[in-house]
Amino acid sequence: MNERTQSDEPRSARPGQADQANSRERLISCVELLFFAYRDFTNDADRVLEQYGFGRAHHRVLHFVNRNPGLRVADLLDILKITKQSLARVLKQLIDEGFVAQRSGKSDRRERLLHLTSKGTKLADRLANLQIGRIAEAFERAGPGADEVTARFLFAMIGEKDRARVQDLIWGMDQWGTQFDREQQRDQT
Amino acid sequence: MNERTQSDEPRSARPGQADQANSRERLISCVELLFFAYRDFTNDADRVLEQYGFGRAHHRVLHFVNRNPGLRVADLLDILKITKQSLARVLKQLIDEGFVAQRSGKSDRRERLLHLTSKGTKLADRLANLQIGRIAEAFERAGPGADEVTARFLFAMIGEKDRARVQDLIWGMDQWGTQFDREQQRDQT
DNA sequence: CAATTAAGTCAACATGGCTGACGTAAATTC
DNA sequence: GAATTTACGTCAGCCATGTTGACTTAATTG
Repeated sequence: MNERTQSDEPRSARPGQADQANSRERLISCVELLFFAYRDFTNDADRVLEQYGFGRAHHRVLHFVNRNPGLRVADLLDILKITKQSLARVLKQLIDEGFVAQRSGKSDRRERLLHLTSKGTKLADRLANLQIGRIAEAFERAGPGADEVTARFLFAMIGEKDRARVQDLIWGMDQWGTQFDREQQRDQT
Repeated sequence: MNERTQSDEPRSARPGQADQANSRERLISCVELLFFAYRDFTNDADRVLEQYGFGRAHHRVLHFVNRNPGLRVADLLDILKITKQSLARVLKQLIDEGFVAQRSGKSDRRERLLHLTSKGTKLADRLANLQIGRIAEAFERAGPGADEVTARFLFAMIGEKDRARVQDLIWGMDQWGTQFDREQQRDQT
Protein backbone atom coordinates (compact mmCIF):
# COMPACT_ATOMS: atom_id res chain seq x y z
CA MET A 1 0.00 0.00 0.00
CA ASN A 2 2.88 2.34 0.56
CA GLU A 3 4.69 1.93 -2.71
CA ARG A 4 3.74 5.35 -3.89
CA THR A 5 3.96 7.39 -0.75
CA GLN A 6 7.56 8.41 -1.22
CA SER A 7 7.57 9.51 -4.83
CA ASP A 8 6.65 12.95 -5.98
CA GLU A 9 6.32 11.68 -9.52
CA PRO A 10 4.28 8.54 -9.43
CA ARG A 11 4.72 7.89 -13.13
CA SER A 12 8.46 7.82 -13.25
CA ALA A 13 9.41 6.50 -9.86
CA ARG A 14 8.11 2.95 -10.16
CA PRO A 15 7.02 2.57 -13.72
CA GLY A 16 5.20 -0.72 -13.54
CA GLN A 17 3.40 -0.36 -10.26
CA ALA A 18 2.49 3.28 -10.59
CA ASP A 19 1.09 2.90 -14.07
CA GLN A 20 -0.92 -0.06 -13.02
CA ALA A 21 -2.38 1.75 -10.04
CA ASN A 22 -3.02 4.81 -12.14
CA SER A 23 -4.76 2.77 -14.78
CA ARG A 24 -6.92 1.13 -12.15
CA GLU A 25 -7.93 4.51 -10.79
CA ARG A 26 -8.86 5.72 -14.24
CA LEU A 27 -10.92 2.67 -14.92
CA ILE A 28 -12.74 3.02 -11.63
CA SER A 29 -13.49 6.60 -12.56
CA CYS A 30 -15.08 5.29 -15.71
CA VAL A 31 -17.18 2.85 -13.73
CA GLU A 32 -18.53 5.75 -11.73
CA LEU A 33 -18.95 7.99 -14.75
CA LEU A 34 -20.96 5.31 -16.45
CA PHE A 35 -23.22 5.12 -13.42
CA PHE A 36 -23.78 8.86 -13.26
CA ALA A 37 -24.11 9.22 -17.01
CA TYR A 38 -26.73 6.53 -17.28
CA ARG A 39 -28.58 7.83 -14.27
CA ASP A 40 -28.94 11.24 -15.86
CA PHE A 41 -29.40 9.91 -19.36
CA THR A 42 -32.75 8.43 -18.50
CA ASN A 43 -33.90 11.43 -16.51
CA ASP A 44 -35.42 13.63 -19.20
CA ALA A 45 -37.50 10.85 -20.67
CA ASP A 46 -38.61 9.62 -17.27
CA ARG A 47 -40.20 12.94 -16.49
CA VAL A 48 -42.22 12.90 -19.71
CA LEU A 49 -43.26 9.30 -19.20
CA GLU A 50 -44.54 10.16 -15.76
CA GLN A 51 -47.14 12.41 -17.35
CA TYR A 52 -48.51 9.44 -19.25
CA GLY A 53 -48.44 7.11 -16.28
CA PHE A 54 -45.70 5.14 -17.99
CA GLY A 55 -42.31 3.98 -16.81
CA ARG A 56 -38.99 3.07 -18.29
CA ALA A 57 -40.26 -0.34 -19.32
CA HIS A 58 -42.91 1.29 -21.51
CA HIS A 59 -40.27 3.50 -23.02
CA ARG A 60 -38.13 0.57 -24.10
CA VAL A 61 -41.06 -1.06 -25.84
CA LEU A 62 -42.03 2.17 -27.58
CA HIS A 63 -38.46 2.73 -28.66
CA PHE A 64 -37.72 -0.65 -30.15
CA VAL A 65 -41.09 -1.02 -31.80
CA ASN A 66 -40.67 2.45 -33.25
CA ARG A 67 -37.27 1.57 -34.59
CA ASN A 68 -38.32 -1.86 -35.81
CA PRO A 69 -41.90 -1.81 -36.94
CA GLY A 70 -43.32 -5.27 -37.41
CA LEU A 71 -41.23 -6.66 -34.60
CA ARG A 72 -42.50 -9.91 -33.17
CA VAL A 73 -43.10 -10.33 -29.47
CA ALA A 74 -40.40 -12.99 -29.32
CA ASP A 75 -37.91 -10.57 -30.91
CA LEU A 76 -38.71 -7.93 -28.37
CA LEU A 77 -38.23 -10.38 -25.54
CA ASP A 78 -34.84 -11.23 -26.93
CA ILE A 79 -33.84 -7.59 -27.18
CA LEU A 80 -35.00 -6.60 -23.74
CA LYS A 81 -33.94 -9.83 -22.07
CA ILE A 82 -36.95 -9.92 -19.81
CA THR A 83 -39.67 -12.49 -19.36
CA LYS A 84 -42.83 -12.73 -21.36
CA GLN A 85 -44.85 -11.87 -18.27
CA SER A 86 -42.89 -8.73 -17.56
CA LEU A 87 -43.29 -7.58 -21.12
CA ALA A 88 -46.97 -8.46 -21.19
CA ARG A 89 -47.72 -6.12 -18.33
CA VAL A 90 -46.47 -3.02 -20.09
CA LEU A 91 -47.34 -4.13 -23.60
CA LYS A 92 -50.96 -4.65 -22.65
CA GLN A 93 -51.16 -1.13 -21.30
CA LEU A 94 -49.60 0.33 -24.43
CA ILE A 95 -52.05 -1.57 -26.63
CA ASP A 96 -55.09 -0.77 -24.49
CA GLU A 97 -54.22 2.91 -24.48
CA GLY A 98 -53.67 2.98 -28.21
CA PHE A 99 -49.93 3.49 -28.48
CA VAL A 100 -49.14 0.08 -29.95
CA ALA A 101 -51.06 -1.95 -32.51
CA GLN A 102 -50.74 -5.61 -33.41
CA ARG A 103 -51.23 -7.38 -36.71
CA SER A 104 -51.12 -11.08 -37.33
CA GLY A 105 -48.22 -12.24 -39.44
CA LYS A 106 -49.35 -13.05 -42.94
CA SER A 107 -47.14 -16.10 -43.36
CA ASP A 108 -47.47 -17.27 -39.77
CA ARG A 109 -50.68 -16.14 -38.21
CA ARG A 110 -49.56 -17.01 -34.70
CA GLU A 111 -47.20 -14.08 -34.76
CA ARG A 112 -48.38 -10.68 -33.53
CA LEU A 113 -46.36 -8.09 -35.34
CA LEU A 114 -45.99 -4.93 -33.37
CA HIS A 115 -46.38 -1.42 -34.71
CA LEU A 116 -46.81 2.00 -33.22
CA THR A 117 -49.94 3.98 -33.86
CA SER A 118 -49.47 7.60 -34.83
CA LYS A 119 -50.03 8.47 -31.19
CA GLY A 120 -47.32 5.99 -30.24
CA THR A 121 -44.93 7.29 -32.85
CA LYS A 122 -45.41 10.78 -31.63
CA LEU A 123 -44.55 9.90 -28.06
CA ALA A 124 -41.65 7.65 -29.04
CA ASP A 125 -40.15 10.37 -31.20
CA ARG A 126 -40.55 12.92 -28.49
CA LEU A 127 -38.72 10.70 -26.02
CA ALA A 128 -36.03 9.88 -28.55
CA ASN A 129 -35.46 13.55 -29.23
CA LEU A 130 -34.78 14.19 -25.58
CA GLN A 131 -32.18 11.48 -25.42
CA ILE A 132 -30.68 12.43 -28.74
CA GLY A 133 -30.41 15.99 -27.62
CA ARG A 134 -28.46 15.10 -24.53
CA ILE A 135 -26.16 12.76 -26.39
CA ALA A 136 -25.51 15.22 -29.18
CA GLU A 137 -24.62 17.89 -26.68
CA ALA A 138 -22.32 15.52 -24.84
CA PHE A 139 -20.54 14.66 -28.08
CA GLU A 140 -19.98 18.31 -28.75
CA ARG A 141 -18.58 18.87 -25.31
CA ALA A 142 -16.40 15.79 -25.64
CA GLY A 143 -14.72 17.09 -28.76
CA PRO A 144 -14.45 15.99 -32.39
CA GLY A 145 -14.53 12.31 -33.12
CA ALA A 146 -16.10 11.50 -29.80
CA ASP A 147 -19.15 9.97 -31.42
CA GLU A 148 -17.27 7.30 -33.31
CA VAL A 149 -14.95 6.42 -30.47
CA THR A 150 -17.76 6.31 -27.96
CA ALA A 151 -19.90 4.15 -30.20
CA ARG A 152 -17.03 1.71 -30.56
CA PHE A 153 -16.52 1.66 -26.81
CA LEU A 154 -20.19 1.12 -26.05
CA PHE A 155 -20.41 -1.61 -28.62
CA ALA A 156 -17.39 -3.33 -27.12
CA MET A 157 -19.04 -3.22 -23.71
CA ILE A 158 -21.79 -5.50 -24.95
CA GLY A 159 -21.44 -9.14 -24.04
CA GLU A 160 -19.62 -11.03 -26.74
CA LYS A 161 -22.49 -13.36 -27.50
CA ASP A 162 -24.88 -10.50 -28.12
CA ARG A 163 -22.69 -8.27 -30.22
CA ALA A 164 -23.63 -9.75 -33.54
CA ARG A 165 -27.32 -9.57 -32.80
CA VAL A 166 -27.10 -6.00 -31.59
CA GLN A 167 -25.13 -5.06 -34.64
CA ASP A 168 -27.81 -6.48 -36.85
CA LEU A 169 -30.47 -4.73 -34.88
CA ILE A 170 -28.78 -1.36 -35.05
CA TRP A 171 -26.89 -1.21 -38.27
CA GLY A 172 -28.61 -3.88 -40.24
CA MET A 173 -32.21 -2.83 -40.30
CA ASP A 174 -31.94 0.50 -41.96
CA GLN A 175 -30.17 1.93 -44.91
CA TRP A 176 -27.28 3.82 -43.51
CA GLY A 177 -24.88 0.94 -43.12
CA THR A 178 -22.89 2.40 -45.97
CA GLN A 179 -21.89 5.50 -44.11
CA PHE A 180 -20.84 3.70 -40.96
CA ASP A 181 -18.56 0.92 -41.95
CA ARG A 182 -19.51 -2.26 -40.20
CA GLU A 183 -15.96 -3.55 -40.34
CA GLN A 184 -14.93 -0.90 -37.87
CA GLN A 185 -16.78 -2.68 -35.16
CA ARG A 186 -15.31 -6.03 -35.91
CA ASP A 187 -12.58 -7.62 -33.85
CA GLN A 188 -9.52 -5.54 -34.29
CA THR A 189 -7.27 -6.64 -31.49
CA MET B 1 -36.13 -15.06 -40.14
CA ASN B 2 -38.15 -11.96 -39.71
CA GLU B 3 -39.98 -10.62 -42.65
CA ARG B 4 -40.58 -7.29 -41.04
CA THR B 5 -39.66 -3.75 -41.83
CA GLN B 6 -40.98 -2.75 -45.15
CA SER B 7 -40.38 0.89 -44.33
CA ASP B 8 -39.60 3.01 -47.33
CA GLU B 9 -37.85 5.96 -45.83
CA PRO B 10 -37.24 8.99 -48.00
CA ARG B 11 -33.71 8.40 -49.17
CA SER B 12 -33.51 12.08 -49.24
CA ALA B 13 -33.19 14.23 -52.28
CA ARG B 14 -31.94 17.29 -50.46
CA PRO B 15 -28.36 17.15 -49.23
CA GLY B 16 -28.79 19.00 -45.95
CA GLN B 17 -31.59 16.75 -44.89
CA ALA B 18 -29.59 13.66 -45.61
CA ASP B 19 -26.86 14.73 -43.23
CA GLN B 20 -29.39 15.62 -40.61
CA ALA B 21 -31.17 12.32 -40.96
CA ASN B 22 -27.89 10.50 -40.90
CA SER B 23 -26.82 12.29 -37.77
CA ARG B 24 -30.11 11.42 -36.14
CA GLU B 25 -29.68 7.78 -37.02
CA ARG B 26 -26.21 7.75 -35.54
CA LEU B 27 -27.41 9.33 -32.36
CA ILE B 28 -30.25 6.88 -32.02
CA SER B 29 -27.75 4.10 -32.44
CA CYS B 30 -25.88 5.54 -29.51
CA VAL B 31 -29.04 5.61 -27.43
CA GLU B 32 -29.44 1.92 -28.08
CA LEU B 33 -25.78 1.13 -27.56
CA LEU B 34 -25.90 2.87 -24.22
CA PHE B 35 -28.84 0.73 -23.24
CA PHE B 36 -27.16 -2.52 -24.23
CA ALA B 37 -23.80 -1.52 -22.83
CA TYR B 38 -25.20 -0.63 -19.46
CA ARG B 39 -27.34 -3.73 -19.36
CA ASP B 40 -24.32 -5.95 -19.86
CA PHE B 41 -22.01 -3.77 -17.78
CA THR B 42 -23.88 -4.65 -14.62
CA ASN B 43 -24.24 -8.31 -15.48
CA ASP B 44 -21.01 -9.76 -14.11
CA ALA B 45 -21.37 -8.06 -10.75
CA ASP B 46 -25.03 -8.97 -10.48
CA ARG B 47 -24.24 -12.63 -10.65
CA VAL B 48 -21.73 -12.39 -7.82
CA LEU B 49 -24.08 -10.30 -5.70
CA GLU B 50 -26.74 -12.92 -6.10
CA GLN B 51 -24.57 -15.36 -4.19
CA TYR B 52 -24.57 -13.01 -1.22
CA GLY B 53 -28.28 -12.29 -1.42
CA PHE B 54 -27.49 -8.74 -2.42
CA GLY B 55 -28.66 -6.60 -5.29
CA ARG B 56 -27.44 -3.67 -7.28
CA ALA B 57 -28.41 -1.28 -4.53
CA HIS B 58 -26.03 -3.01 -2.14
CA HIS B 59 -23.32 -2.85 -4.75
CA ARG B 60 -23.62 0.90 -5.07
CA VAL B 61 -23.26 1.38 -1.35
CA LEU B 62 -20.27 -0.95 -1.19
CA HIS B 63 -18.65 0.81 -4.10
CA PHE B 64 -18.97 4.37 -2.95
CA VAL B 65 -18.11 3.61 0.65
CA ASN B 66 -15.09 1.69 -0.54
CA ARG B 67 -13.98 4.57 -2.69
CA ASN B 68 -14.76 7.19 -0.06
CA PRO B 69 -14.16 5.83 3.40
CA GLY B 70 -15.65 7.98 6.10
CA LEU B 71 -18.54 9.01 3.88
CA ARG B 72 -21.53 10.33 5.74
CA VAL B 73 -25.00 8.95 5.15
CA ALA B 74 -26.12 12.31 3.80
CA ASP B 75 -23.27 12.28 1.27
CA LEU B 76 -24.24 8.85 0.10
CA LEU B 77 -27.84 9.92 -0.34
CA ASP B 78 -26.68 12.80 -2.46
CA ILE B 79 -24.53 10.57 -4.62
CA LEU B 80 -27.12 7.89 -5.17
CA LYS B 81 -30.04 10.29 -5.42
CA ILE B 82 -32.39 7.98 -3.57
CA THR B 83 -34.37 8.48 -0.41
CA LYS B 84 -33.12 7.89 3.07
CA GLN B 85 -35.58 5.04 3.48
CA SER B 86 -34.41 3.26 0.35
CA LEU B 87 -30.83 3.55 1.47
CA ALA B 88 -31.64 2.44 5.00
CA ARG B 89 -33.00 -0.85 3.80
CA VAL B 90 -29.83 -1.97 2.10
CA LEU B 91 -27.43 -0.22 4.45
CA LYS B 92 -28.93 -1.97 7.44
CA GLN B 93 -28.37 -5.33 5.80
CA LEU B 94 -24.79 -4.51 4.96
CA ILE B 95 -24.11 -3.42 8.53
CA ASP B 96 -25.91 -6.36 10.09
CA GLU B 97 -23.98 -8.80 7.94
CA GLY B 98 -20.67 -7.16 8.71
CA PHE B 99 -19.76 -5.59 5.39
CA VAL B 100 -20.11 -1.98 6.51
CA ALA B 101 -19.12 -0.38 9.81
CA GLN B 102 -20.11 2.97 11.23
CA ARG B 103 -18.20 5.35 13.45
CA SER B 104 -19.48 8.54 14.97
CA GLY B 105 -17.88 11.66 13.64
CA LYS B 106 -15.37 13.12 16.03
CA SER B 107 -16.29 16.74 15.47
CA ASP B 108 -20.00 16.10 15.00
CA ARG B 109 -21.18 13.02 16.81
CA ARG B 110 -24.49 12.93 15.04
CA GLU B 111 -22.75 11.82 11.90
CA ARG B 112 -22.28 8.14 11.20
CA LEU B 113 -19.20 7.83 9.08
CA LEU B 114 -19.29 4.79 6.87
CA HIS B 115 -16.43 2.38 6.31
CA LEU B 116 -16.07 -1.06 4.87
CA THR B 117 -14.89 -3.92 7.01
CA SER B 118 -12.19 -6.13 5.54
CA LYS B 119 -14.97 -8.47 4.46
CA GLY B 120 -16.70 -5.54 2.76
CA THR B 121 -13.53 -4.35 1.10
CA LYS B 122 -12.87 -7.78 -0.25
CA LEU B 123 -16.30 -8.02 -1.85
CA ALA B 124 -16.24 -4.45 -3.15
CA ASP B 125 -12.85 -4.98 -4.75
CA ARG B 126 -13.96 -8.21 -6.30
CA LEU B 127 -16.98 -6.52 -7.85
CA ALA B 128 -14.91 -3.56 -8.98
CA ASN B 129 -12.42 -5.84 -10.67
CA LEU B 130 -15.16 -7.41 -12.72
CA GLN B 131 -16.37 -4.07 -13.96
CA ILE B 132 -12.86 -2.77 -14.49
CA GLY B 133 -12.02 -5.83 -16.47
CA ARG B 134 -14.89 -5.36 -18.84
CA ILE B 135 -14.21 -1.67 -19.31
CA ALA B 136 -10.50 -2.20 -19.87
CA GLU B 137 -11.24 -4.78 -22.50
CA ALA B 138 -13.74 -2.50 -24.17
CA PHE B 139 -11.18 0.31 -24.32
CA GLU B 140 -8.72 -2.00 -25.97
CA ARG B 141 -11.23 -3.05 -28.54
CA ALA B 142 -12.26 0.54 -29.12
CA GLY B 143 -8.76 1.56 -30.05
CA PRO B 144 -6.15 3.96 -28.67
CA GLY B 145 -7.38 7.08 -26.93
CA ALA B 146 -10.81 5.65 -26.35
CA ASP B 147 -10.49 5.92 -22.60
CA GLU B 148 -10.00 9.66 -22.56
CA VAL B 149 -12.62 10.42 -25.15
CA THR B 150 -15.15 8.14 -23.53
CA ALA B 151 -14.53 9.60 -20.09
CA ARG B 152 -15.13 13.06 -21.51
CA PHE B 153 -18.31 11.92 -23.17
CA LEU B 154 -19.64 10.22 -20.07
CA PHE B 155 -18.82 13.22 -17.96
CA ALA B 156 -20.62 15.48 -20.40
CA MET B 157 -23.67 13.26 -20.16
CA ILE B 158 -24.06 14.14 -16.51
CA GLY B 159 -26.62 16.79 -15.71
CA GLU B 160 -25.02 20.20 -15.64
CA LYS B 161 -25.84 20.84 -12.02
CA ASP B 162 -24.15 17.68 -10.85
CA ARG B 163 -20.99 17.85 -12.92
CA ALA B 164 -18.98 19.81 -10.40
CA ARG B 165 -19.94 17.55 -7.55
CA VAL B 166 -19.18 14.42 -9.53
CA GLN B 167 -15.84 15.84 -10.55
CA ASP B 168 -15.00 16.44 -6.91
CA LEU B 169 -16.13 12.99 -6.00
CA ILE B 170 -14.12 11.28 -8.69
CA TRP B 171 -11.00 13.32 -9.17
CA GLY B 172 -10.80 15.13 -5.88
CA MET B 173 -11.90 12.79 -3.19
CA ASP B 174 -10.14 9.61 -4.01
CA GLN B 175 -6.57 8.53 -4.05
CA TRP B 176 -5.62 9.80 -7.48
CA GLY B 177 -2.59 11.79 -6.56
CA THR B 178 -2.56 12.59 -2.91
CA GLN B 179 -3.78 10.22 -0.30
CA PHE B 180 -7.02 11.79 0.70
CA ASP B 181 -9.47 10.68 3.27
CA ARG B 182 -12.68 12.51 3.84
CA GLU B 183 -12.82 11.69 7.46
CA GLN B 184 -9.37 13.00 8.12
CA GLN B 185 -10.14 16.20 6.34
CA ARG B 186 -13.38 16.89 8.07
CA ASP B 187 -12.25 15.91 11.52
CA GLN B 188 -9.04 17.81 11.61
CA THR B 189 -9.49 20.96 13.60
C1' DC C 1 -33.28 27.03 25.99
C1' DA C 2 -35.25 26.64 21.36
C1' DA C 3 -34.51 25.42 16.84
C1' DT C 4 -32.17 22.92 13.53
C1' DT C 5 -29.76 19.03 11.76
C1' DA C 6 -28.20 13.97 11.03
C1' DA C 7 -29.82 9.87 11.18
C1' DG C 8 -33.00 6.00 12.08
C1' DT C 9 -37.58 3.88 11.79
C1' DC C 10 -42.49 2.47 10.68
C1' DA C 11 -46.12 1.91 7.39
C1' DA C 12 -47.88 1.86 2.94
C1' DC C 13 -47.50 1.92 -1.92
C1' DA C 14 -45.64 1.57 -7.13
C1' DT C 15 -42.73 -0.30 -10.62
C1' DG C 16 -40.76 -3.81 -12.88
C1' DG C 17 -38.11 -7.77 -12.54
C1' DC C 18 -38.99 -13.05 -11.53
C1' DT C 19 -41.17 -18.18 -11.36
C1' DG C 20 -44.75 -21.59 -12.16
C1' DA C 21 -48.84 -23.16 -14.22
C1' DC C 22 -52.12 -23.15 -17.67
C1' DG C 23 -54.84 -21.93 -22.17
C1' DT C 24 -55.39 -21.35 -27.14
C1' DA C 25 -54.60 -21.16 -31.81
C1' DA C 26 -51.70 -22.09 -35.57
C1' DA C 27 -47.95 -24.53 -37.63
C1' DT C 28 -45.21 -28.57 -38.07
C1' DT C 29 -44.18 -33.37 -37.76
C1' DC C 30 -45.11 -38.12 -37.51
C1' DG D 1 -55.28 -36.66 -39.51
C1' DA D 2 -53.55 -36.89 -34.93
C1' DA D 3 -49.95 -35.48 -32.03
C1' DT D 4 -46.58 -32.27 -30.97
C1' DT D 5 -44.40 -27.96 -31.02
C1' DT D 6 -44.48 -23.04 -31.27
C1' DA D 7 -46.06 -18.15 -30.43
C1' DC D 8 -48.48 -15.73 -27.53
C1' DG D 9 -51.50 -14.59 -23.67
C1' DT D 10 -52.82 -14.81 -18.82
C1' DC D 11 -53.39 -15.67 -13.73
C1' DA D 12 -51.27 -15.61 -9.26
C1' DG D 13 -47.77 -14.50 -6.33
C1' DC D 14 -42.88 -13.30 -4.87
C1' DC D 15 -38.82 -10.10 -4.62
C1' DA D 16 -35.91 -5.88 -5.07
C1' DT D 17 -35.88 -1.27 -4.98
C1' DG D 18 -37.76 2.98 -5.66
C1' DT D 19 -41.43 6.43 -3.54
C1' DT D 20 -44.15 9.54 0.32
C1' DG D 21 -45.39 10.85 4.92
C1' DA D 22 -44.99 10.90 9.79
C1' DC D 23 -42.42 10.34 13.83
C1' DT D 24 -38.24 9.69 17.19
C1' DT D 25 -33.67 10.47 19.04
C1' DA D 26 -29.54 12.69 19.76
C1' DA D 27 -26.46 16.35 19.01
C1' DT D 28 -25.28 20.84 17.38
C1' DT D 29 -26.15 25.68 16.98
C1' DG D 30 -28.31 30.29 17.47
